[in-house]
Amino acid sequence: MEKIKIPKATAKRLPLYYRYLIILNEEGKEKVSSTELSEAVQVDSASIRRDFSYFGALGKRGYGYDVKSLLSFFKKILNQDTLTNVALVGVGNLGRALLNYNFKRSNNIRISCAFDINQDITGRILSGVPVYDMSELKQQLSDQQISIAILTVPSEQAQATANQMFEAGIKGVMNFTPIRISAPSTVRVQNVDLATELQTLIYFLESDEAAKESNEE
Amino acid sequence: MEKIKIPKATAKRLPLYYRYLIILNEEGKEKVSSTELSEAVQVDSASIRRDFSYFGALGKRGYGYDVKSLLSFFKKILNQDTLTNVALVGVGNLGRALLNYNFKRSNNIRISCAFDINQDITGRILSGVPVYDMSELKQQLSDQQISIAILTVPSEQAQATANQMFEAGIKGVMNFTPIRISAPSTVRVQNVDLATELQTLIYFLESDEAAKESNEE
DNA sequence: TGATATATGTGCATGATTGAACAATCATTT
DNA sequence: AAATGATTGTTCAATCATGCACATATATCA
Repeated sequence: MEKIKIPKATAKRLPLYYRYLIILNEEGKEKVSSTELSEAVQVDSASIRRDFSYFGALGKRGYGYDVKSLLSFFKKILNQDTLTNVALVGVGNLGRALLNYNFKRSNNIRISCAFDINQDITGRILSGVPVYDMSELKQQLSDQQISIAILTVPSEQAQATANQMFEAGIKGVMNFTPIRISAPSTVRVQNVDLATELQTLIYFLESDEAAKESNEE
Repeated sequence: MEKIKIPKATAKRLPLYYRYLIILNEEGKEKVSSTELSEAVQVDSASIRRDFSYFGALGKRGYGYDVKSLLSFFKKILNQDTLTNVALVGVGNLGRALLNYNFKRSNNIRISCAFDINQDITGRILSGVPVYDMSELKQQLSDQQISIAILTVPSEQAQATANQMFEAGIKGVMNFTPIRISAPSTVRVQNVDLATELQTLIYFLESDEAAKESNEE
């Protein structure tokens, strides 16, 4: 349906725009300018206009963008009109936290099943989500037509578990383990590496500090 | 001390390299080539070599890189020789999970104090970390000389809480709320937006799918 | 010792991303 | 109806990041 080629950087910002549009709409705002949006999402206003323009002329010159129509447009683009079910693989500390995380409110995403090998929790329902044994992965994913999974197992089991997931037909993985898992080319992996991000932050702070000191000299 | 200008993209990869070097070292490997590393961290080997070269000639032609010396070099660069204490602000589901997350093992980072407004948990010790009331923020951060914090409060309180943190002298924030908080220019904010990342993954999958279908026509 | 294989460090060309600037266009006011 | 003001959509130049390709240097083996 969509034949438009969207730059990667733009695609990453779309959900961000979408969320702010929801907020604006709830506040009852009818129009919004790229400058206003720019302040809220902290993206240059020209970039916002260009991002939008990939989808056509969505705004009106001298006026701005109509919140409601922009919202409903992005709702379609981002497949927010239908609920997306995802699976959670690995119900440890982080997994449990994600079970309680409300992806649904502004994103229409729902964790509809979870998997683990711990007999103490399999067969139970945690935070409203049934937890199955890993042996049921293939069957459940197929039954529920789920192709996206969140991976939150210990690093040592990351690759082996991922392989099972690919076997079971998973096409997209949000990988919370620090391991860069290798995957078939048909599968997309998004890495969320908490320790690395924190360490990068620290590194930048140190170099900020160093730069400041050398300026003072 | 460091006068080297490192590209942002490189800086983001450093912790990744560092972690794999630790693993290699534990496995007892003595040397490693950029090609080998490339497979593990999934970064082009030429990029790895260039990343390393910003710090000088760390390798030997025809041989590769000495794991131990590379490791100790990066340990210094990344300030891994001293423990970095950080604070956690907001002890909800995600906050609790992070309290249990082991940043220390491969990153020498430790959450040494947490803050919340919930009287049921303030004054207690959770997962080995003392939880203080928000009113003690300034005092504790100053006493413990902490300048980095993880923000995991509900979105509605994100900006107000962040302001308190800046007031208390925080210089780096890892922001888990979906709100783009505004901060003084002296403060660095790293956003980790879980819902957005998941949604971006879904978006890419959809467009992959669309591309495949149009190829089949 | 000489030949061969290996792997670094880097020049270069290409592609992606960004922000400034501005003409084009629309809304609003007089 | 004309003038004014606002804001888009887009061109352009500059910056950043990537991966190829290869000269250069080192190790290894005959």
